[in-house]
Amino acid sequence: MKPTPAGAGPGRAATIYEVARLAGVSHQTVSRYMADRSKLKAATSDKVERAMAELNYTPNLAARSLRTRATYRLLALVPGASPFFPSRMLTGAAATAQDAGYHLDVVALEGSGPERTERLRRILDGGPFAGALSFVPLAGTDLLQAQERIPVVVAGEYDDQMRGQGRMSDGSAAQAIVAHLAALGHRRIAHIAGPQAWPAARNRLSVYRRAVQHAGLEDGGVAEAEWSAASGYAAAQTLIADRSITAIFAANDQLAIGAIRALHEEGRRVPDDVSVVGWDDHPESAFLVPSLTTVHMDLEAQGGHAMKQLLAALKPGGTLPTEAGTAGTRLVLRESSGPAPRAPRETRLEP
Amino acid sequence: MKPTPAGAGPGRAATIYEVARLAGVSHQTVSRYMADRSKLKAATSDKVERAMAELNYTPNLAARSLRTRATYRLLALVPGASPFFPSRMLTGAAATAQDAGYHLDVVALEGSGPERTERLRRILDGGPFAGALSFVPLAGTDLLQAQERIPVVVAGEYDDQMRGQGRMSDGSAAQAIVAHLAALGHRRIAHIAGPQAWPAARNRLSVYRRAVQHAGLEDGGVAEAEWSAASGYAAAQTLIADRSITAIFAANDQLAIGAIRALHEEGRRVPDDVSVVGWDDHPESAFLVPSLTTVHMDLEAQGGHAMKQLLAALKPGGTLPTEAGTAGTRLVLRESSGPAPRAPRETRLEP
DNA sequence: ATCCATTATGTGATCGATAACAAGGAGCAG
DNA sequence: CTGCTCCTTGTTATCGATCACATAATGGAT
Repeated sequence: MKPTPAGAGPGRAATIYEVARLAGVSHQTVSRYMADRSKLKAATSDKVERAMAELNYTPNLAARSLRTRATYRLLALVPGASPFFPSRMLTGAAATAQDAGYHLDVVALEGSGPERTERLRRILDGGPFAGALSFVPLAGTDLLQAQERIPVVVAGEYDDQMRGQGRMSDGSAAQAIVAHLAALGHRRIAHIAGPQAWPAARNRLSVYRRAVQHAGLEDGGVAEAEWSAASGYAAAQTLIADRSITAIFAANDQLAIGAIRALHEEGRRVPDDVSVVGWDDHPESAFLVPSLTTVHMDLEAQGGHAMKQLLAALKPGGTLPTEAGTAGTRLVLRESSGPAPRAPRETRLEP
Repeated sequence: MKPTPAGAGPGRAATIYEVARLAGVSHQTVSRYMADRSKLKAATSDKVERAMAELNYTPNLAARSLRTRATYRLLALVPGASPFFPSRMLTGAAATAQDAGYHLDVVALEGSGPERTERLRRILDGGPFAGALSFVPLAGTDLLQAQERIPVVVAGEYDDQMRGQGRMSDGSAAQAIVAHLAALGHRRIAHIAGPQAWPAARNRLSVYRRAVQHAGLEDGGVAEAEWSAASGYAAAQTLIADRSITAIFAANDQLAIGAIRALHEEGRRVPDDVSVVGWDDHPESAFLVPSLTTVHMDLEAQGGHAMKQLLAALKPGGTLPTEAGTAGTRLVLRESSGPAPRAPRETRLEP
């Protein structure tokens, strides 16, 4: 209704001085109102509140940041190379950051070793960030270099430490997968692991190994791969040379897709000859032919959780939240897993 | 005098005053050096340059922004609901923004109508953004409200205006798809369109219509869907009730996956009975069974291009780049498309 | 050599917030 | 009623950059 609300210019945002004048107090009182309104008398607080509302005041972050040396910008490092980085994780993290009054700046970190370190250094120099959340595994030197400046949380690292503990962790789902395959009569299974630089990949591999042993199955081999379907395809080609393997556990859905393709080209049917299970439950996975048995993840929540860890680390008394962030994972049974073919060689149980 | 050696402290960044003192000039000269070094004498410029290098100076953006009222933050609006928003587009845009000295803040815009408008308003009020790049279609009111404050570019809108013009645009690839199907003997084809709020979806639909007519084919129907596989599945169920349709052109790969699933469940083979083509060429699409005929897109480049448009609009004389940003699209032929079954009804050419 | 139009550099004020310190008032014991 | 806290509010300085204006240096033309 009014282009110029009583004191504020047309486009120009109101300042604390204008709010102060309208409220009949000093600018510092307005500043205090924002910092901790409980320290003001109720009457004063009300006056300020009304004035702010009338002028539609919003603080100038540049000015505040200049004075306090605090910055409200966080850095999100996402993989540049991996095209299917789950953007939901990012949006979950961004939403959490925004709710806490921070801005999240996205940077794709790609390339390898030294050039990546250099890029990281340039970014960190470029502007002061309050902290960084990395969805990319950071090598030791990168991480140290970054951390000596600001708090850095690498998504998944924390869960990594909690590896396989209880139902909150990735681990229990991996265990459920192996148990599922064992129940279907599979005796010899293989694993296509993700890049071991990634915590999630290490976690899944380690739980796979333990679960196989625990269930008394034979480990038909582990092939390390990138996260891509192409890489899963190549890894599977190697693994399935061993015809006694009747099930493959892939560390994510893309790898599983690649594995199914490799099996298809060898003329082996899924799941009749070989079962394949994935991980992540991409929205398409239910519609593939065959549809994919996989582990459902709430990626958005995981992104939000990682951000909460970072926010906690930013506070002076910074302690990390104690619960792991992978709650909500669950095994989803679909067509790509089925009974082991014929009579599985039950006699070959001794090592 | 201060605990910081030689002007620059360990944590504390150097200021123009420190640079000025070291260079033996005034702070304003240092400021001018950054603004336009050509206006300084070569000797002065050198001194400043050396001092900056020695102190490892980086400007304090908060201070600059406070004085100039300019802000170096851009807003990226990404869909919150659509989990498979191509994050490469985002990283492409982010990289371009960073090269230009801007920071890109990611916000997921989800929900519908009024609540979304409210959220957008809150974000825009939250802090001054220099501009916004939206990967989400914005409704008229949202857009107007946003644009009265800052320049807004909606990715794809521009290409939308250039619809189907020349080989740079989405259009030619859609035309190539239809021509490809016609060459395989298909006479009656259908289209699963994306949400018509999205420029890319409108574009593909409109070119589909034109190309079908131009190739003298019959339009077997258009079903509008969301971008998801689930939605493609539902849409295809409707379309394939018409058994005379021998090919489906889906507006993206997820839709195509859903369509293939629907056909599979009806006992119809791909491509023997029905051909299916997608769009986007996700990295997995080559490994599906059957692998997907699709249109390859350089999403990263498209994201970068959209950002360039925004950056151009930010400059005072702001004009948009003249070329469309979809160069690099190309048809990729794979297993999901093949010859029309048996003798296509060649006699039914008249309407 | 002198003067003037440029060009190059320096000085002080300013952006909008918080920090540091000072000062006015209320409440209460003596 | 005095004097002393404690609580609330006001005044002035400051963060690090640019802007506006003043001044010094430069280069021709006279």
